[in-house]
Amino acid sequence: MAKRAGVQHRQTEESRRRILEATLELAAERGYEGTTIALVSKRSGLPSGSVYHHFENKDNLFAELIEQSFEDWMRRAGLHESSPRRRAALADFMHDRLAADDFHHGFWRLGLLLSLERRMVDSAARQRFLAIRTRMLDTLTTCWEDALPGDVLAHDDGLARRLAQFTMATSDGAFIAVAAGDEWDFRELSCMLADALHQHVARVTQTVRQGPEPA
Amino acid sequence: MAKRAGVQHRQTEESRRRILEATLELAAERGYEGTTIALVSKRSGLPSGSVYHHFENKDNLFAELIEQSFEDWMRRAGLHESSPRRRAALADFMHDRLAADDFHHGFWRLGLLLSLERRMVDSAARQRFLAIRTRMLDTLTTCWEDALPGDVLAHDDGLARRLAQFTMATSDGAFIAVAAGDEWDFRELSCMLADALHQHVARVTQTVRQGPEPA
DNA sequence: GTCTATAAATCGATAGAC
DNA sequence: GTCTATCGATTTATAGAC
Repeated sequence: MAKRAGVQHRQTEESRRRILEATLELAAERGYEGTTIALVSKRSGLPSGSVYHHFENKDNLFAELIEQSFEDWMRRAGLHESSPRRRAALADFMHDRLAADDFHHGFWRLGLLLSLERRMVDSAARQRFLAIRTRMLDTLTTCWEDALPGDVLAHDDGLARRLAQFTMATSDGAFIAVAAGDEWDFRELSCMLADALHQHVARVTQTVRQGPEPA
Repeated sequence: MAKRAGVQHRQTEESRRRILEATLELAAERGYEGTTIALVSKRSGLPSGSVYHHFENKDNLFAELIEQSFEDWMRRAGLHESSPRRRAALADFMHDRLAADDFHHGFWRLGLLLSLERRMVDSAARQRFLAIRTRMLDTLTTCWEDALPGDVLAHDDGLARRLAQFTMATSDGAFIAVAAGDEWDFRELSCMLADALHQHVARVTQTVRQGPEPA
């Protein structure tokens, strides 16, 4: 609360940072349940009492971790939600999203774990992650809306969202494949996704403009 | 071991079944860590001592659960790995896989959880699931090999496997989307995947037969 | 095979000296 | 803010009566 002394304030920030860092490492390795306060205390070098001084409880610790990690990731990836019309090629988007180490080792794995566990429905950490996920889906939808021809959009206003859902699903699925130990050629598969969706959009566009093909 | 008495044998089978059933329900709700022996005991109606009589330990209980659930699911879905050339339309495959309730509530959620948690790498349950997953990937690859024209296969012998990886990734991603609470129109999205991959294959086929298009 | 009782370890969280 | 010590609940797993 009181930030009279700059030194104390800096120490607080540093302690918080160390705790969050330790929690992120452990959570990526062991999930929510597997990350105990005792382990966080051990890895961060601070006693468990300090953890509860900086964070209300375990759930709150994870919620703040997800928020912080997301902002860090956005910053490091050079992404800003307000950045105008960032429309990288889809293959590049997928490749970046899948191949980046700091993404793999970061909070997304934890988020997927929280998403899958029904018992966590009331958890603040899970809700925080789902909110972030929704924002990313909206951003992806906007990307697709920019990419689609106007007449196609007008003909089927749900298409952009479905393409966005599809892109995210494939990305999440690829993440799981890596976690499961499958061997993936990211570049090859990113290109395949990009081409498949491109061809699909081309066919839909053709259908809209020429009317349905004669069966 | 001894199966002298049919009654005792039947009682053993029944107890095992009840324990596995209770574990599956709990695991789908609460994941691996969240499913405690005490809860299994409570829901199955048998004391915890019985659980340890029928199963060596918690990990072993989960490993047998995954094996059993997979066989049940295969049976109920009418699938047999030996069934000759089962080549349903891809859209149907995706739709069946995604929309079936007994699949959602079954062991796949647990398997994905086990896949994502690195701490479980040495777990027998996780390894059992990954083995099943590999078999499904092989089956999917065979499906694609049957579906692809011979000359395309000869030109790129990795294509069928990549298409299989892609199909499974999208399926897993869709599973996560449902778990995350996204609203999905399965029929719509299954058709989109089917068409996108169909168009992709068509383009690859054309390229193989005509040589690369003039840039 | 079923069930009670409990061991041994660990969990999240708190109190209070410093 | 840091840290020790610990509470009460819960965990996996076992011992042994029935």
